Amino acid sequence: MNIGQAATASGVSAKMIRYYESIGLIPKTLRTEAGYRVYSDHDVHTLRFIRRSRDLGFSVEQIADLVSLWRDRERASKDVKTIALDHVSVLERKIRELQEMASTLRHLAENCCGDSRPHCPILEELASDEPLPVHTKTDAKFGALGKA
Amino acid sequence: MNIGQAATASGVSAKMIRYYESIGLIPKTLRTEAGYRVYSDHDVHTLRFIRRSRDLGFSVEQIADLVSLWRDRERASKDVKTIALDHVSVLERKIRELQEMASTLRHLAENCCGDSRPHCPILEELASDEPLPVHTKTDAKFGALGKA
DNA sequence: TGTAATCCTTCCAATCATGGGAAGGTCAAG
DNA sequence: CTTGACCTTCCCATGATTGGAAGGATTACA
Repeated sequence: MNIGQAATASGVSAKMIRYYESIGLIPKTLRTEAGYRVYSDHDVHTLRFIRRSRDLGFSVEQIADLVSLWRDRERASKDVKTIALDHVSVLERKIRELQEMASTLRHLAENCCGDSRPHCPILEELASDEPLPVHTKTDAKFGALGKA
Repeated sequence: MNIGQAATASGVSAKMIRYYESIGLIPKTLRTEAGYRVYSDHDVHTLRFIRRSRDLGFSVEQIADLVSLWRDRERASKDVKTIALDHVSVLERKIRELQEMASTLRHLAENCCGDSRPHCPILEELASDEPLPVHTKTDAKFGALGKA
């Protein structure tokens, strides 16, 4: 199987397959005499594992760990779970940040009549010296992303 | 005011101030004879506007639009509101994507006992050929993160 | 006055995962 | 034997930001 077929079968683009090989996430494949990379069904299976991990937002570094745990039949499921739950925490933090932004912006936009007149509370708020009003329901004290 | 003081006063790093100047987001400043950039309070005000916009997740491109609307006393508030609400949509889409990932992962992790034995549903699922089970629709919903 | 510390300048590089494209070699079908 | 679809490597771009090196300017202090 050439790289294009492996790409189609796995859902990982040929570009990314070469990239993953270059950074050592997947081993170097066999080559034909002409230098074409050759892939087996097993390789495609690994690529699909990688793609599914990416779909869940894991970084390439974490995927390297997951792949090595996957290959290790002596692994402790605890190690996998730790990686997964650490990632969930990261996702949840990002979600909270984005929710805070969206919520603040929605409230600013609500107070802007959005017509042809120039008066605009959104701009006023951006130009203000006061801290941005945060409108999350629960926890509002995570400070925006700036570093004070 | 030198760039370092402007950075401290605005919350935008000196590096980023130079970058914003290089891409044209802010105009080129006056320089001392030695070539040092000189900033006024007004410049700092603009930089703070930019930082607050960044804190809300606006891209530099959008910020350029916001700054130019801010400067334009003839603007229509509609134009500002459109930018803001478009951005809210983008934020909401990202939030949903991340929620889906987190939700799926939490469910996978729940079924992993996380001990020293090798059996692990997380890896099994990543290695499976079936579509990843998404848990947003059934039980997790969008509000599941509210408490987390 | 000397000197050391702290600023400032520009330029280059790296991040992270991905795509685009050029230049050139290979393969299969007509 | 040509054409078109594939493959190869290499370089570049993204977005926002940080890091650092090399070198000049300013400031502080003895």
